[in-house]
Amino acid sequence: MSNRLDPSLIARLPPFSKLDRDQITTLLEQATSQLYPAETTIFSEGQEAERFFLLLDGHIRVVRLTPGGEQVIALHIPPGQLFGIAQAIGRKTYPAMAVAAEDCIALSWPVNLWQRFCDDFPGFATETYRTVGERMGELHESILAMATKHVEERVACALMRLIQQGGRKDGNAVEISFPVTRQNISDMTGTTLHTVSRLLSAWARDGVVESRRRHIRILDPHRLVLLSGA
DNA sequence: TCATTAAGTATGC
DNA sequence: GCATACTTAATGA
Repeated sequence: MSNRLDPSLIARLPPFSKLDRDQITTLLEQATSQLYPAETTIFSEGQEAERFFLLLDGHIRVVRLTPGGEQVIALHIPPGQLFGIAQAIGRKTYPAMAVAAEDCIALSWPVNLWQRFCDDFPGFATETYRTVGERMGELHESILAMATKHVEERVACALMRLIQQGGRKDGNAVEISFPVTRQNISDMTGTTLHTVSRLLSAWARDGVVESRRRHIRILDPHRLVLLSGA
């Protein structure tokens, strides 16, 4: 695959921002670029971690399955971030499933390059550990919310997490820049799509949100914060 | 305060 | 026109 990728694609991204032109070129030469259509599973939980990924465009859902076969959405990965980085947490298998929430473009490298990236590229290791730390914080937040908050507050929190990582500002309003269904939100919050639907309808009547199919816009972010019980 | 059931409308390939 | 997304009401834990 002699794919010619533009260095400017990744030069500004945190894991690579401290690298010079040559280093970035080397890095891109070893990468595979691929399109993952919406709803594609990129890798599954427990699968041998053969590659690690950098998301260039789109959003990824990180999903875990319960023993009962129900899915729980742990978090979302925004463009510009690494994912599938089992090595960073000392694992040889992926800890969760990664699904393309919309059409996604990602670079990937074989795992045997991971250590070399850490050794050779200044800032790569520290930046990846920073994002790992951030994701842990996010997980802790939702665990706490699950344990202590009522459904309405949890759904409001979930919306806030969505706009935090996939929000596109539009004046006072913020809209979630990738497709989200009520089922998705219920999978984030441990409730049913019916409850999510009722809440969104009620909030729409109050002018807090506005939603089309697979598309949500928050008209009044401040009131959402209040609803989240924060 | 919620899940569940059930029965409906809307939307988009 | 069929599957998928979404809405709403009723019932009961």
